[in-house]
Amino acid sequence: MREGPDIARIASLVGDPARANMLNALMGGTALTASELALEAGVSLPTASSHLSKLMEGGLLTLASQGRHRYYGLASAQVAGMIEAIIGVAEAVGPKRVRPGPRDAAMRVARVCYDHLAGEQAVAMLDRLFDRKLLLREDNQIRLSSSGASHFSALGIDTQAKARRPVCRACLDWSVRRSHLAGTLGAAILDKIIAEKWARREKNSRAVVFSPTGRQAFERVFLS
Amino acid sequence: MREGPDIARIASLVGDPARANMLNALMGGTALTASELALEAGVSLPTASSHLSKLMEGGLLTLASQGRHRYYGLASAQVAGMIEAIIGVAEAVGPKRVRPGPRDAAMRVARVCYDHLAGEQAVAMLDRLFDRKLLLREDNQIRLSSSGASHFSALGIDTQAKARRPVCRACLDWSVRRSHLAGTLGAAILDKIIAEKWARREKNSRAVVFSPTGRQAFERVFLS
DNA sequence: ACGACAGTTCGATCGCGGTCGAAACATCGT
DNA sequence: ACGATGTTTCGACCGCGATCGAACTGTCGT
Repeated sequence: MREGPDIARIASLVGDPARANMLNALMGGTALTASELALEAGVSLPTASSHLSKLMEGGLLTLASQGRHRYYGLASAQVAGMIEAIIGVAEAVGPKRVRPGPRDAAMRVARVCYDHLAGEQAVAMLDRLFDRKLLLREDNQIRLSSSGASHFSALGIDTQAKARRPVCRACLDWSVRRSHLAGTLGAAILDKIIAEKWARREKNSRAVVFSPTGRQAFERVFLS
Repeated sequence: MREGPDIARIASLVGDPARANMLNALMGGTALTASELALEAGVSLPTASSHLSKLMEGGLLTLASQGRHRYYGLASAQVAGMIEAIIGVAEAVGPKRVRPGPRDAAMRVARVCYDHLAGEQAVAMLDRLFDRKLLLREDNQIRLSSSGASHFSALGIDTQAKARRPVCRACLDWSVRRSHLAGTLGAAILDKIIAEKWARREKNSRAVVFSPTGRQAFERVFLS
């Protein structure tokens, strides 16, 4: 009975249905208020508040106070990655996959993962960015090439941002089981997709649905 | 309150201290009996048995009955990956990192991850295998090159095995945050390291410690 | 066939943690 | 300054599930 890092503590935080629903909702990447999360989890406000403080204490969440609103968000991409890993196991193990409903199908095509795009579209995009040498593999890292830097600035995407987060990161896709693009660049691309109205976020879901013309535009810019 | 895959169910299975200890012990890759796991978790036999059936029902474990012994093991590398992801978060979040004890240091250098080698040594090895073009990156997959195939057969490692598992897989290292080699090849290499007595498994730990001569041999064969 | 060992099932106990209503607290609009 | 809205704290309730001892089932030795 060795004592490693307190894995049971972390897992039990995710192990409560109410908290799991909250975390799942936050996987959308947008920070939410306590009331929104209470609704999402299907519990009363006091209950939600209690759960949220536990998640905070556990280090899974960050808090941004804005006036009388308190926005909760996932603490890190690492936490998001852990949750995707758990989702992956639940998917694989669950006997629920009788028929993948339309919503699940949409999720497989394109969805939000924390703050960037995931799903088949995202995986295809990363492949093409490598093919076009806009991104380069190094070790298991991803680096922006000089041509990539100019290419993205031409699209109005700033790649100079000097946040702590890396510009490019690989993130494993639970549906496709291959990597897609995370990091500030991945986040910026998702921002552009939404800003240009090429796609919209499905209500109450992580799914991202492209409009017909939006898909064409996206494919022209990122999949050509 | 959407209903995705039952993530809370999976997480709560890992969320109990006794079960977490069991799973942690099984991360060593060797299947263990119910009594061994009871000892490992610090609970009585009936309690352990109850936990084990829950883990079985949850699909996290496999069972191999051999006479009056029943060997429990992790169900899949995916489950192992999920647990490593949780460990990663617990490590990052835990305020316990006062001083990394010697055991933790050993774990960082080399340890067992399910059935293959992880840690700094394993990450270095994968880098060198790429440099020597014995393995090739494709997409985010890893492929064995023809020279690699002959190289490994010369070492007495069969790379033709046609199991369902891929020969090569990348597995993310929680200590180094880079990938190491999993898959049947990764497992075979670990087998060889142990069989040649280059290193031994630390008692009651996932740590792998190389002997002086063993380390030289390992470096000559895999890190040269 | 018998006893020893490995493991599971049963039954009862008990405490931790999730739950909500009411009240307290904080911050905004006006 | 006041009421309205968003959020946390308090207190009490309640149930699920973790736990273990005892009994039961199954398998191996001899």
